[in-house]
Amino acid sequence: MRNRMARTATPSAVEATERSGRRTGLERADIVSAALDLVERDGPGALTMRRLATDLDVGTPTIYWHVANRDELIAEVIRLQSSRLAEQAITGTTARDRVFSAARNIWTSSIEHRATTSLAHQTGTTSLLAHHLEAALVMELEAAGLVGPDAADASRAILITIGGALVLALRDLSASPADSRPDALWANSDAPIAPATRDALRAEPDLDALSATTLRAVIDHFVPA
Amino acid sequence: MRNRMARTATPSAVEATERSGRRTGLERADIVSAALDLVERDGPGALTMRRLATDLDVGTPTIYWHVANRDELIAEVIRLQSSRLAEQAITGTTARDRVFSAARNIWTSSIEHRATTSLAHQTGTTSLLAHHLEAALVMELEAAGLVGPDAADASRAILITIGGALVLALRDLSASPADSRPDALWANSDAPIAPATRDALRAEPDLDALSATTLRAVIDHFVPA
DNA sequence: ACCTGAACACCGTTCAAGT
DNA sequence: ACCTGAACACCGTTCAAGT
Repeated sequence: MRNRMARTATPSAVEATERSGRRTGLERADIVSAALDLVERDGPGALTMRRLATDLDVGTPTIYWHVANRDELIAEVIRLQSSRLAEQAITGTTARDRVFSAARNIWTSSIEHRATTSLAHQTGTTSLLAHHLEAALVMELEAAGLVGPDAADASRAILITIGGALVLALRDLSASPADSRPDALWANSDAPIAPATRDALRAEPDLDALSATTLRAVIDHFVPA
Repeated sequence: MRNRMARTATPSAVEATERSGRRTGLERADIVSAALDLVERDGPGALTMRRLATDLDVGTPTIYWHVANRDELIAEVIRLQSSRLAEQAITGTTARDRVFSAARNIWTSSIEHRATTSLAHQTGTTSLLAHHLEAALVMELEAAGLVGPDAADASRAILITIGGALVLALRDLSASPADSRPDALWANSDAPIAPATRDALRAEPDLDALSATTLRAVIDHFVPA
């Protein structure tokens, strides 16, 4: 109800609503955007077909008329979020700085929309989510003089670095038992490690900074100055 | 049945079996190792409480007497696998080579046991799985002259690189719709990218090689020669 | 102390039936 | 063409009841 009213009434939707109240005027795009809202609001675990149907004021099987199954829906959700991330400014004057800037855009937008990023991560669609920003990255790599396999390798190495940092940044420590968390692991480890190192390993890492310096190192290696 | 017979009969287990056939002699360790077998055999998705109970010839609720819940069970499974991975030879003479060797041990064992790695990955327990091998890595970093935050940062940067490559290596492309796969994404992209680069991006990456060279770059940056 | 059947509250998905 | 109630085959988890 709420949603049916809120949606911009296309002519066909109005006509349908007038006709009998049977047609909801629901379209594929409505489902996908409601799903994205749901994920951003309540996390990736909230995206169930039943909850989504409730949000849309519709019976659960209705969704299956517009979308083949949950996997396809998720792909559409990630695709939508990917397109929203498409345009981001790239700064810097040197080739390496501009590549770094393009890479950082992927990192920051992934962190900003962590719920959607986690969803992509869980479903193995990270490359879909990052695709537009990755294309921008590849363009900077070509501008830096890399083509073909060299450009592909560099972009993948950069993606690997970002993705790896995201794995650490997005994991939910509260989900795992207390004695399985890194803190406890290093506290109880009997490995011959210097106390200072052990303390550093127990502390929460500054992943934003660490991801940036690792990124610099990788870019310096793959991109000619 | 099969499992009850195969298990080494501890005195108490024999006693219990003789008593009535009611006691199964099931122990926590049996459950955990059966769970690991199940994952390695049929993949992470196969680890359900019901399937596990069937494998053990036991009612489903029995598992909850030995283990608090599924999350705790998974943590134990990962912990067991982690301990099996504990001892691995490190080769090389220079500090950097030995660090690289320790890092490579994490990569190769993760790939070899990809089902368990995926499970850890899905549940955010990667650091638990890698812990022993990570400790070995840290020891090599200290031998290379790094202590405290420097050692922690280096080990985390290395873990990030490995983890990121694993994300790409372990994702199941067959799960996502055809037009969401990287191949199709780059084929249909309207970004101004050189044909040679586009082709390279469409091709399946050699992640084993790429992970190794990225690892070298990161190690060279963090570990003094 | 250890184990179970039955039940609860969820899933994704299908399908005959409605308009 | 579009939508639904009811059902199927799964989940994780709980709990009273058994030995």
